[in-house]
Amino acid sequence: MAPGAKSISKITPPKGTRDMYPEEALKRRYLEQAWRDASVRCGFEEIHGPTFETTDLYAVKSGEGILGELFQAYSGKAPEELEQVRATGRAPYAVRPEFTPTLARMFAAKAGGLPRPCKWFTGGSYFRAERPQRGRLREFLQWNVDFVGDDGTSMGRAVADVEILGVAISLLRDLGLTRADTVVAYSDRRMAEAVLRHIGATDETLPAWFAWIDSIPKNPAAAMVKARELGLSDLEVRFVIGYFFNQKADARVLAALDENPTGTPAFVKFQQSLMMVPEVADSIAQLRRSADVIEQFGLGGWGVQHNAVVRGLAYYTGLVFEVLADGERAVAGGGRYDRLIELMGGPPTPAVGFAMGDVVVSLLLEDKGLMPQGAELMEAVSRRPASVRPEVFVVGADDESSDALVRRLCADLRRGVESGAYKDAGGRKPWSAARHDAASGGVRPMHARVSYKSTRNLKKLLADGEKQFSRLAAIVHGEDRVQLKDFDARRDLTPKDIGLSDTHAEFSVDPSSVVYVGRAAERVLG
RNA sequence: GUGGCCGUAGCUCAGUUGGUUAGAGCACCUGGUUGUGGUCCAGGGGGUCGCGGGUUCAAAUCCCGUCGGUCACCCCA
Repeated sequence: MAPGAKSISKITPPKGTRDMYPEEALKRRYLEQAWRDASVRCGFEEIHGPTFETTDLYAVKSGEGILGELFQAYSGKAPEELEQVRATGRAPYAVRPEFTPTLARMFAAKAGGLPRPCKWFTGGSYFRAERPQRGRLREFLQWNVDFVGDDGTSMGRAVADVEILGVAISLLRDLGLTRADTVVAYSDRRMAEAVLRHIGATDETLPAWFAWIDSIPKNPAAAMVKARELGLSDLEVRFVIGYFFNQKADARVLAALDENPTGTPAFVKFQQSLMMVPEVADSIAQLRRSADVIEQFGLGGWGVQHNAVVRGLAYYTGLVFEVLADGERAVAGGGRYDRLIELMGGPPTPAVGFAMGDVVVSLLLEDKGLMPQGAELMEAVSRRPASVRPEVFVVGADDESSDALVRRLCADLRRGVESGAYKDAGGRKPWSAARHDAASGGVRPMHARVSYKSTRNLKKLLADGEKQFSRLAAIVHGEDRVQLKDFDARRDLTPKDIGLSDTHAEFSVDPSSVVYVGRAAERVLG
């Protein structure tokens, strides 16, 4: 050892980092594979950006808040860099604290040549120079999923929103989490904004009010004090709390008030007056539409509207949601950010997305006994990954009445069918190979896509599927009238061809049917 | 940046009115036994009690400082 050199055994890892020995590395792979599989099956494509960016990229959007928690860097190759650090306190580069600015930059750079929508996901390490605590470290993994460039119609937005919610829910389900473990709480920023404006919030005070609402559940008593500082009157506090925290789960928040405001005549009147506000009525209609689409995707019961979810960030413009679990920080969070890409210098592009860190979800899995160990862990990470090539492209044959059916089938294909054997066993070992075992009625989850084109022209829809290199197409005419087409072989398949049934002429969208499209596709694709 | 709790063997931890060579379980090593594999028996290695200073005849134990960890606040991308 060189004189004066420090023994490496004395050098501790930097605060908030983790060493991953083989067991931890495998657990990391388990989670990363779950992320990738869920995204891929839902038709998202993997991208990657650099792990450090110019500091300016983060300064544009984030402002003061984030800059204080950036790990900054300079190359050491140019003396003026050091000069800059000394003069401005800001290095030319920063290690990424989040992905969204990179996403916006990447999208803007090639916006003209990119298809719409772009459904992208990415996973990797992120860094924030904050004080570590439960569920929060300085280096962590994060999964980002974004739906960029929906068509901007009410229905297009709702579908994009629900696809994003749907990936998050797929992942929870894949990991074996249930509605008893987590809830996907969603709301609409525009509704919240309209309500607060109705009470008297302005452009200047709005962000502070959102931050205030965001802080209430953590410490209701302190929030009451803070309300005074914000200059809110007693009545305003009651209205806000009554409106945003009217769900059962918020008993603790309501308890911080001397009486529950929701039943009072003043509050009822306030609620009625809200319905007269066009923005409120609009956003409620949009939420209702989303709820319908959630049902079409078969996700009913997972999503719960929860007005108090507003998220602290300034840039959200519509749907906002969080995956919540008892006793933990938010497992994931996200929302719609229709102005952000434009703000970062790109073309005006609506977008919605979310992020999930590995720290909280890992704690949750460990607590619930849902993290495999030993041989099971090894087997779990050795399983076949989701097919990157789209397996089934689902299109509607006729008018829009089939749209709901198309979405339902697509969602069902992505979900797969759990086997009888798995369910009989109690279903708490989601990594088990028997989960979708065909021998006892299971169907494996598949990579299924739909077209986002507005055309009803079947020829164009099928061309879209072929352009995306889908292996099969499912053409939905009705519940029990589905055609299956093999793009590679350029021919139609029948239940008889693939040995599913001699008596049926067409396939079915019903997962319990012997001629279920998923069963057929699995037969063809293996 | 602020505050609470913690820091004794590789791991999980005992060990306070301060008092002789600092302990247990697990793990590890050696030998034996069981007609070679998660059995049993015997033995063994291993600790600057986070680090530095102070009080004391005497400090793992009390005081101050410091470093590290953890939890909460702040903040949430």
